[in-house]
Formats: sequence, structure tokens, C-alpha cells
Amino acid sequence: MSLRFALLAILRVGPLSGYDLQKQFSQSVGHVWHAPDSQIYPQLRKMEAEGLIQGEDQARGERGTRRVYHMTDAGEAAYKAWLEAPAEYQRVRDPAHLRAAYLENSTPAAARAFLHAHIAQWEGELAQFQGQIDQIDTMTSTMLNRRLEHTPPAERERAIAYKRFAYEGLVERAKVEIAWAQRGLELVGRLDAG
Amino acid sequence: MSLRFALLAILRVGPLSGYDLQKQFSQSVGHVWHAPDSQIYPQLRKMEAEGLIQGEDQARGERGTRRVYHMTDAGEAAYKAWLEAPAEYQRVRDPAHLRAAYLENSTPAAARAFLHAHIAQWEGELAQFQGQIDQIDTMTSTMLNRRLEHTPPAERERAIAYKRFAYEGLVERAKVEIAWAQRGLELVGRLDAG
DNA sequence: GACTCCATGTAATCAGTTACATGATTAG
DNA sequence: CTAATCATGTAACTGATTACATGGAGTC
Repeated sequence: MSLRFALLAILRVGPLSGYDLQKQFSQSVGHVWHAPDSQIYPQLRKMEAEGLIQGEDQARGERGTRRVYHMTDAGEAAYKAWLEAPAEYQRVRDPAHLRAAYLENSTPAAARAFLHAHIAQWEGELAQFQGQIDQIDTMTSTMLNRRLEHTPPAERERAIAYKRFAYEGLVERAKVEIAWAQRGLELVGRLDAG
Repeated sequence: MSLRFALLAILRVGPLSGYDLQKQFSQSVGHVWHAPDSQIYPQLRKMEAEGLIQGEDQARGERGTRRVYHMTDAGEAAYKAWLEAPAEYQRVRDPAHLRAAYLENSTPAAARAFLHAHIAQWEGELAQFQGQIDQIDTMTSTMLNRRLEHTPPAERERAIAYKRFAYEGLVERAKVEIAWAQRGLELVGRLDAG
């Protein structure tokens, strides 16, 4: 249910084609809400049917077309309502911690492999999130700059601060996961030796 | 896809009816992989059809029956295979951090409400996880004790250590979320004042 | 002419949520 | 006899994944 709002957040800054939107998406909000294009295109159609956005076919070359979407007032209202409503929380459903709870049934080798993979996984995420923060700090984030062009100077500081804040949370989470898995490796070592 | 393994992990210790399984589930693995009974009953039927478990109807009172499931060799093999296979990782899809990334579009009041709710949410989770750790430490966890009865004494230490380790990870995660949201409240205060 | 990028989908399937639905047993 | 708990589902729907499918535009 959040996908539509993630899309609205991007479209809010200015009209985009499905393709361009999807690219913007994967480089920005996609870090915090993943969606493949096969989900985005139908979702845009659905949102158009509901009146949240409006699409127009534009000519492209001789025969090609592309559909450019812009936000409607209803879309703006829905976005605002989402911002005021309490956030949804999903019930925990965590494959990694599930596995961890039954690590005693694994061989030490498999336990180590699992924990190393966990570290690798979260180091990948960490690098992504950290990269975003670096882009924010150096003002080299194209998506943020596009956004800032459309926000009054007085509110730019706020926009930057909150964007950074969101990514800081993700960075911290990634670090905790890595530290936890590292303690896990030590635990495997102790139990394996003793 | 992990649900079946969570169910197998419980069934592995001994046969249970769907109802008892579901209760054991919600008090143990359910903390790390939520599933309502409306998902568990059909899943058990499905696993039976696939030969991972075997169910038998037992009489209960005069007319009532209940279906008691036990694990098959195929189920045991599937469980072992899961333990050796690399863990699945889901793509990030985090409503709270998505909201956080667009907090500049909220009013300060809505931003505060969101962050307070985030803290409340994770304090609830934290209490649950911490409660589990306390039960492990005081050996008052019925589910863990049931499990330990069926594990050779030499391996009990391992079982306890890994169980605790899994919950420690969840506790740390909850604490990070709370700390992050608290920093968020300070940030709202600073931006609101300045 | 081949390759890359632009551009947009559909179809099948699976996993999970919500709501509805039913009835039997047991303890007070 | 009434309430709690035991016991088990189905149905409709939403959201997400995977795979398949197509074709134009620009460039080397």
C-alpha cells in the first residue's frame, strides 16, 4: 500500500514518464521501498484509474509514444493524508533471525557461512545507504537536487535534514546487523571449540 | 517460504495438533515470523500433501476430532536442507523509513506523532524480545524446555546460546529504532524552533 | 546491421491479510 | 446453562515475484 505514496512523492516534484519515474525510483525511494518495473507500470495505470495521477501519451520519434504522468489534486490530497496518518507496521517476518534461532541444528560450517553471508548482505546495504548520505552531504544527489529546485529556499534545510535522518536510521540498522553477525561468529567459535 | 520451516522446527520436537502447534508457534517462532492461524492450517494441509508431514485424525470426545501432525523423513530432510542453504533476503520495504524520508512535507505535529508512534511500536517489540531473553535465562520458557527435553545434554548449551543470540539481535534492532526516533524528535524540535 | 537503451506491458503464481463461518468440549 | 477454549477451516482480495513478451530509437 505504500508503493503508491512512494510514486506520488516522486511525481510530486514534476511530471515523468513511467520509464523515467522508475529510474528515479530505483535511485532514491527504491532504497527504502523496493519495486521492480513490472510492479510500477501497472500501479501507475491503477493510480490513473483512481484519479491520483493523470497520464498523457506523448509522441516519441515517428511511431513511438510514451506516457507522461503528472499528479492531480486528488493525488496531492492522498499524499498529504498519508503524511498525517499513522504509519503502517508490518508484523515481523525475518528469515535471517529465524535461521539464527535454529543455528544449533546446523553444522558449525553452515552456521559460519550463514553469518558471513549476513555480514556481506548488510555491508552491501550499508554501502548503498552510506553512499546516499555522502551524496546528500556533497549535494551531488541528482534526485535531491531535482527536489530542492522545487522547494522554497527556506525549506531546503528541512528537506536535507530529514532525508539524511532517514538514511542515518538505515545505516545504523545495517551496522547493528553486521555487529550482531560478528558476535555470532565468535559464538560459533566458542561453542565449536568448547 | 520460511513459514513451512518455522512449522517444521516446532514439529520436529514432537507431534502436535494444528491448534497446539499454532499456540506454540505464536509463543516462540511467531516472534520472528508472524503467521495467523488462517495461514497455518492451510499450510499444514499443503505440507502434508507434499509429504513433509503426516497427519492423523484423533478422536476427541464423542464426535470431535483433531488432526495431529508428525514429521516425515522427507520433512526432516527439507528442514536440514533449509539449514544448509543460504538464507533468503527480502528486498527492503520499510514504511517507517519511507515516511521519514518525506517528513519535511509533514507538519511538525504530524512528524512528532509519527516518531512517538515509532518509539511506542518498537518499545512493544523490545518488551517482547526482552521477555523471551528473560525466560531463556531463568529457564522458564516452556517452549524452550520442551525443546531441551528432546536434545542430548551435551547440546543443550548450544541450543540455549543460539536461541538467546537470535533474540539479542532483535533487542538490539529495537533499541536502534527507538534511539533513531528519539534523535528524530530532537531534530523536529531544532527545525521547528530555528 | 548489431547493440544498447528507451518504453511498456501481460500472465501465472505465490504469499499474506481480513473477514467470515462453524461446531464441539469442558469447567464453572 | 453459559462462557471459555478447543478445533478447523474457506473465500475474497491485495500485494509482490518471476517470467515472458514486444518493439521503437539512437548510435557505432
